[in-house]
Amino acid sequence: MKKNNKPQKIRTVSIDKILVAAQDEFILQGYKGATVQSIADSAGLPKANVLYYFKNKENIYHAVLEQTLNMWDEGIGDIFPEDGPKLAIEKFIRAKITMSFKNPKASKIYAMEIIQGAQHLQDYARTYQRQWVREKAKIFQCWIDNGEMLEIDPVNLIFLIWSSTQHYADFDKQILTITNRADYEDDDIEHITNFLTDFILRGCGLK
Amino acid sequence: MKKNNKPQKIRTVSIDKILVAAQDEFILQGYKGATVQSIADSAGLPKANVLYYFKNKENIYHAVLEQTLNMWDEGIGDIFPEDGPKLAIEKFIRAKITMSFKNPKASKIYAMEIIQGAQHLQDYARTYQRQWVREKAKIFQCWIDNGEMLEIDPVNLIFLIWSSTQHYADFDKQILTITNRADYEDDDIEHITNFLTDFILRGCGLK
DNA sequence: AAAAAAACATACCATCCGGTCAAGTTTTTG
DNA sequence: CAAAAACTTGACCGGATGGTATGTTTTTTT
Repeated sequence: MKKNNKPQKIRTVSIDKILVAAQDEFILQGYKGATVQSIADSAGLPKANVLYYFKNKENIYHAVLEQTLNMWDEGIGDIFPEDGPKLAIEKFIRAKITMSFKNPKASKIYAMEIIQGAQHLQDYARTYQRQWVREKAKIFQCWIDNGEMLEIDPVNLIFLIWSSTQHYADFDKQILTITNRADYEDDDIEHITNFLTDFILRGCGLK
Repeated sequence: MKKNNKPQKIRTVSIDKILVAAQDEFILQGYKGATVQSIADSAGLPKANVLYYFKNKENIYHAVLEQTLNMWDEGIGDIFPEDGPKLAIEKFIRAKITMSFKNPKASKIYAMEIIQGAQHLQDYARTYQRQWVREKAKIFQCWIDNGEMLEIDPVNLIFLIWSSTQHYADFDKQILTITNRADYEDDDIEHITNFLTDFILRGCGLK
């Protein structure tokens, strides 16, 4: 009946099921708390089968982290000098928020890693992120020197944008409880996006 | 030799040692990952002795959480109508930053709890925090209605202040790595405080 | 100083969990 | 269609871990 399976299809499908299940388990229970058995159950596979695709638990976790970092890279957006400060910051905020709401789980895994000491991500931060921040800070500095925006510390500005946007993904439980909602609606997201862009642009003296 | 021990002193000292050790372990390893043995080692006591003071691991965790919440309450600062928006927001930001740098561990425990689903803190958020936010939002709204500050969503403003200040405690590893430092210095803290207060006041149209 | 209470410590147990194995079944390849 | 490769699965093992039981030492009380 199912003849036309593409080669490797079982493999990719199973691996995907495992990674989805693993992400949930790792967020809810932490690395140690997530058991291979619970991941297997959640993926609908026997434990031994999970360990057939990933040699051990740590490999599963690494795969989840890798997925997470790809998401981060994709969603980090970019800052182009030719956009000028206003448009660039607006784009940057929008990219970050979009990612936060589209993949809150990746954001959470990432956050937990950093909070717990960034043992698996230290290299990533040391090389890739550090360079990215320096590069973008330089662009901000140019705009400041040209009088296109107020004199604001670019590095802390980046941190503020990161934190204020990610917050809605990482702390969703708290925010939804306080605002008495079951889930974010499209309207909410629109409202939050407008709030943050307006507020931050004004903070930069661009409004 | 040590005769003048106050009554109960051993108890309080031991419990304190255990809680300090437990906080570290829970942050670094998560709830499941932290073992009673490792907490005991870190506290310099035999395992059975730890379980003499706390019946089981969950009790240790609850005690750590309680400590954390007290910290949160203390550091949450307050917002007084008579201060007017500018001074009130300034005080609020300063209180949060002070807490973040004075007790980053509490901030981290708290953050991990929320990210993992806030199972132990849901009640706290549902009653205490929700009310606090509503109350303070009302004060902001008064100022807005009186034309003392721009029309800004007060609830999201509170979230932004929370996130941008806590970020320096929770994500310290990432920030220190990116900024190429070993630790926060007093100067850094001063600089960050000034950056955030200036930026946020400007965002509120108060500068 | 004797009795009572608190603190300390060793040994142990039941359970759980990561990981292996070996024996199967299904799919792909030639 | 046969051989090989890929996949599936239940059973099992050793080590770690939460927690207890029990006895000893120290401190406090009377």
